[in-house]
Amino acid sequence: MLDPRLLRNELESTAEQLARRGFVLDVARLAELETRRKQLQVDLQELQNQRNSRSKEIGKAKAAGQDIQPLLEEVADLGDRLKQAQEDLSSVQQELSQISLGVPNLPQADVPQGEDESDNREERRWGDPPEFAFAPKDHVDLGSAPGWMDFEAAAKLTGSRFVVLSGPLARMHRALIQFMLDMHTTEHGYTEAYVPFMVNADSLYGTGQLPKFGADLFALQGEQEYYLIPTAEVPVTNLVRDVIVDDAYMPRKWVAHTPCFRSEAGSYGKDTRGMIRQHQFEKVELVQAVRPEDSEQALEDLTGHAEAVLQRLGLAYRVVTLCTSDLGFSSAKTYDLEVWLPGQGQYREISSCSNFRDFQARRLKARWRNPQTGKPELLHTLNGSGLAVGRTLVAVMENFQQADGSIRVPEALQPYLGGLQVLE
RNA sequence: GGAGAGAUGGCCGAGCGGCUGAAGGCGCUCCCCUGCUAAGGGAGUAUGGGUUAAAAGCCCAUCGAGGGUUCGAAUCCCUCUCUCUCCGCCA
Repeated sequence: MLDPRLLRNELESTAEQLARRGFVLDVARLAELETRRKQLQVDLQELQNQRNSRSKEIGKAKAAGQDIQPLLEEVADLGDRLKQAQEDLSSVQQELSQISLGVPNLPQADVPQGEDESDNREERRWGDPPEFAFAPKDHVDLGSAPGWMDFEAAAKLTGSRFVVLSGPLARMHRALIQFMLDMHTTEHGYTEAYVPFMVNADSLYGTGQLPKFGADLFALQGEQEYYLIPTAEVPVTNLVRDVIVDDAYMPRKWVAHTPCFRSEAGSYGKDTRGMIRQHQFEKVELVQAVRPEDSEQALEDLTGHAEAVLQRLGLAYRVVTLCTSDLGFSSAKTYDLEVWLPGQGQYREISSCSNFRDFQARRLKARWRNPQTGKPELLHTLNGSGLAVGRTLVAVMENFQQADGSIRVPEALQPYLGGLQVLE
């Protein structure tokens, strides 16, 4: 959510910034609602003030043993007027909040203007895509041949866009998770968190998945309105919801491994083959809550932490800054890490690192106490995948494949596989 | 799943229809006193919002959440959520 003051006092310039990402703000409607809100709120508060002071008079008169009947008559219609004023105000407020919940974050000034992903700006590349003396296979062929990757079985158990891994591949998948968690906790200063994989609607509003993107979520049937998490960002970032963090505890840095569940309605037909786009996948997620003045640097650091995983594994990748139209709803700036996939002959997203500035924090009421002022202020939140485990597995398979279909184990990963050097 | 108890400010804890945004204590901050430490005295110490160019001031809201009764609700009624205790069941 944007600062309501922006929508009150700097409506025009806010609309211009939103237009950069292709969002049309209904300026006239907002201005009108805002004017009404102001008047209704003043009126209501005036009535409440009257009620309070009158009630106190009645209390005093009664205590003094006076006849309160005349006083009661004076306030007879106050209740009705109050009720009416409350209804008027709350209907305007409801409409205002509905609008503002649907307004995306302002893109940071250094985010490139663009129409689609082709306008994303490449920042840097690391590593060279491997050269093969044979035609490299994709992960589906590599995994299916020895029977380690079974999409048919998953389709039987559940449906399309799921996978069953077995044997050494399942083990490597698990090893990747351990490897990433260890790196981030011991080398990058994150605190490991284990969190619920189901969350309530409040949490999804807090991080911005609701109300706009409910179609992408799996909602549970049952008495409780629970949802499967689409990313660990939701439970972990919500740790600071309704919290005022003491300065001594800033910044907060968490890493969490969770499964992620996405219904991805509307994206059918895209990446139907293989493990790239699944309804269920594992992710090791980095989340930070930082002082506002630190968030831009924190995004660079966090992105570097995700990059470090790829570097340690020896996977070639590039970093792109998402252009204005590719930016996620809540994000002010996002770097995507794209890993080289020989099976596809292109770079594919494996991590997305975003600075949300105070956008999520405002919804979350996530604050810190600024020692300069002694007052609570909204903090800034960030997150990034460090990394998407399924896609990392795919990348390792395709980049480390050998002519006979076996897969070398990256050196950094070998300790996590009991010293195993090749999957065969 | 069954039975009961509870939810108040940073914490503990009163209040059970009217000058209570909330006694008292602890903690914290500042000041005074005291030749160390300790003790003592005083003041302050929630959050959001409105009004304002801003501040001060004034006003409104908030005692788990939402609704209701009332001129007036932390206090009464209803619904929900969460916590604790006992029993059952279990990983």
